[in-house]
Amino acid sequence: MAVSGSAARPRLIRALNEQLMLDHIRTTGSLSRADLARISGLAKNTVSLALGNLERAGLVRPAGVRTGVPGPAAVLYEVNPDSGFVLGLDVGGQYLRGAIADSAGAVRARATLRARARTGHGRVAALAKLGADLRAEAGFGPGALGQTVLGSPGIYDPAHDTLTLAAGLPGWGEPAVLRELRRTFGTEMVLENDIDAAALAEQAHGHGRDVTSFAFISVGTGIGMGLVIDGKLHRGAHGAAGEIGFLPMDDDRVDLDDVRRLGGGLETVASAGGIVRAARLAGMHGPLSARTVFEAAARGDARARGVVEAEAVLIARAVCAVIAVADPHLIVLGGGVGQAADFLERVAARVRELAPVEPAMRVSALGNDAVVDGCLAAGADRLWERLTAGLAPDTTAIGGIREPV
Amino acid sequence: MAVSGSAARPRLIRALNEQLMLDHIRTTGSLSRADLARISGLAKNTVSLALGNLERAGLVRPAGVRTGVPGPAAVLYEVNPDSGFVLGLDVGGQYLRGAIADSAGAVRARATLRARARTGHGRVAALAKLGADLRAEAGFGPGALGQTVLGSPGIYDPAHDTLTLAAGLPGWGEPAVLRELRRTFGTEMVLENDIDAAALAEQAHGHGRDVTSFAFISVGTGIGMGLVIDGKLHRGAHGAAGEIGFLPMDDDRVDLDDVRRLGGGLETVASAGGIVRAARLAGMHGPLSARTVFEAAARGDARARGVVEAEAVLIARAVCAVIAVADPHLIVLGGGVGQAADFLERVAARVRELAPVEPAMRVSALGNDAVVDGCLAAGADRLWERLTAGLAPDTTAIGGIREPV
DNA sequence: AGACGATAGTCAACCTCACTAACAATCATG
DNA sequence: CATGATTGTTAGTGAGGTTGACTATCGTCT
Repeated sequence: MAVSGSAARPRLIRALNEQLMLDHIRTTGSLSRADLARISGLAKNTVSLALGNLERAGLVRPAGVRTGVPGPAAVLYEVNPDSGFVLGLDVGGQYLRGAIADSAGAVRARATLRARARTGHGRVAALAKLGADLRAEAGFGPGALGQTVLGSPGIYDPAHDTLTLAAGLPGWGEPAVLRELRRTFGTEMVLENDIDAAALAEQAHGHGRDVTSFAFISVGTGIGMGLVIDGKLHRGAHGAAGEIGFLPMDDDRVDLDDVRRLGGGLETVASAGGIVRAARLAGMHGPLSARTVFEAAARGDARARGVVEAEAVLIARAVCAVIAVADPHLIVLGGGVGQAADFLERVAARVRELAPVEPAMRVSALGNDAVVDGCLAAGADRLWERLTAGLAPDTTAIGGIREPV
Repeated sequence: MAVSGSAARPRLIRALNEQLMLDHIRTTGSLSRADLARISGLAKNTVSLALGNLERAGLVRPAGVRTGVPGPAAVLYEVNPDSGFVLGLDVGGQYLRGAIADSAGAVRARATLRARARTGHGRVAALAKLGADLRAEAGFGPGALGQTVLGSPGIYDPAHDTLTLAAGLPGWGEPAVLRELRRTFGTEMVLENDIDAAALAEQAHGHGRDVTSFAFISVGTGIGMGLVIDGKLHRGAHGAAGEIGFLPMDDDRVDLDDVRRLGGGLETVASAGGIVRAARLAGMHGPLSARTVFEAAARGDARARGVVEAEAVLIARAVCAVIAVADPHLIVLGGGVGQAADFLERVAARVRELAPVEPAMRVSALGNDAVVDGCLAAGADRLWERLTAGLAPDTTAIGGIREPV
């Protein structure tokens, strides 16, 4: 019912078709004019015209010829990788990671540092150095059009431009940090929740490739979720979608004082710290971590097995909550605990008892660079939006914005 | 990255602009050619052409002239209300409700019946009669293009074309019922979960009008939610999104045997039945209902107040779960319990203690016909899609479907 | 080796669509 | 009653895509 866009002019056709050519080339790698004509259904000369524009705009370039078939050699076109770059950064409590990719999607450099800084300012400085090193290594000068995406714990609220709940990174929520980041990486820098970024990586390279909706649930030091709906990451009205660490869960395995002190949310009872606490309550001693508890359970320690089983029940409840609210096609479990051996099966068994429907469940196959890769994926989309914005009178008008005259 | 659509032809421009004219007329009521030219920015003659097509297609019609200003009388155009109709039906345990609207959105007839039938077949027959009566009253013959939307409890899974979990309507989940419904109302009939339909009504006429995302949570005989994200109702992969009656909740206010017998979900403990059970456990006697318990609490009965307070805590937890997963802009409380006096405030107070962010919360202002009105709203969209489908080569191609050659 | 068929890319004529500009017709108002 | 504002139409122009013909090129078959 809502009036969706603004008037369509003949120009729009050209813009759409150029975008279409570009999309085809991006997904396929390299194509000739004739290929594009066949795929798109457009006339050959139309394709030639459009491709000429794209080449003149620096977005595509010739990439050799294809022979071996009858007829003249076909000139292949590919995305011009130098038209821009994407810098993905992951700021965690223990490590800083980063990678840089060109606009064709190829990763040109990658790095991991131990996080030494303990202040917001220090972290920004370390990230700035990491970013600069990566740019230099990848060969992008200071003039290149770039998009930076920073994966970080916490909730970024775009409406108020604030970062909150970044536990584990002291000083990281200061407004000064955001200002400093913008100064360092440009106004086009984007913040992404780290788990959300991992979900985007899962969508780009992992189990989320062939479904339109899925939930990536990470259980480790903290607990969080990235929710992809209709192929789009759902961030929520305040950026808090997926903060399932706050799922209300009163559980009897920690004593009530603890619950009151730490908050009754899922993260308190079910994160790595919660597992250790539960293990101690169950009578386990010595230096414990979530990993050692799981290892003890695997060795047959009865107390540890009880703790692991209880953990599975908690996560199963969280999964059920996600299903009951959003019903995604697929649940992907990630994080140190989520990726532990046999854990998925335990969770899935409980889910089957509780949930109204049974979604597919998988263990994430991504590793330490998931957040960085997700940032690259998100940044690539944004970069291409900016690169193609100049092409035409606002193709997004159809999506519902407006057309600048 | 995905190749979104198919090639754009000049035709598409016309299609988009005709759609734009139509949208403007639908939202505004009636407009002249000159008005449309001003609003849209298109040239006057372009508007004339497009409007001519729309009129020839029977979608708009002249609706008098406007005088009083200098110049010739402007011919106003309005949506042709006879171009189609929408039949909205609500099948509940106690009542059958229905209404019929023309394609301009005007409700032409409305009716409510007590549900007498106790079998699937009987209910279909009653609905068929209700629908036929409404059509006759509204003056739509058997040939008119129509869209029927049936709001029903339960989960409709479009992938398998099955209706499940329709508790309270014995026999309603039979495949034969679906077949019979299709035979009666045509293949274009659509099933919508009743709470989802109420959410759509809230979006069309209620508090959901000016937000892009909100959750309509209904607490009454049952518990359910309709989740609107990005302006679109989110049904989920299996149609189970919003089934928050299945939120895992072990609560100490009902004894464990009950929980085991009835299932531990939110619906068991927090629906009207759960309230009565809790009231009895608290020591209240006599013929009880959720309503009488709430009335007793309002009169100051301590036991009843305890029950109401516990209910508020349960619903607050559900709200927190919704926020933690989806973080909508707004939470709307509906249903007999949800709309009870002062209940929202109690819930909101608890939510503030638990949730990571605080969404706005409102009590639904809609009444008994919410489901029917939601079905009409949903049906109107579908009807217009079908009406305008003939106009042009598939305007939705841009949204990502395809273009039939 | 040479003929043949398939393919790549371009050119010219035509169709659709929107825009500009001019124009006739109409109505309120001073 | 003259003037100005406004509606709606007509003719000409430019952008964009399409069809069909045409040239040039390459592999393959005879």
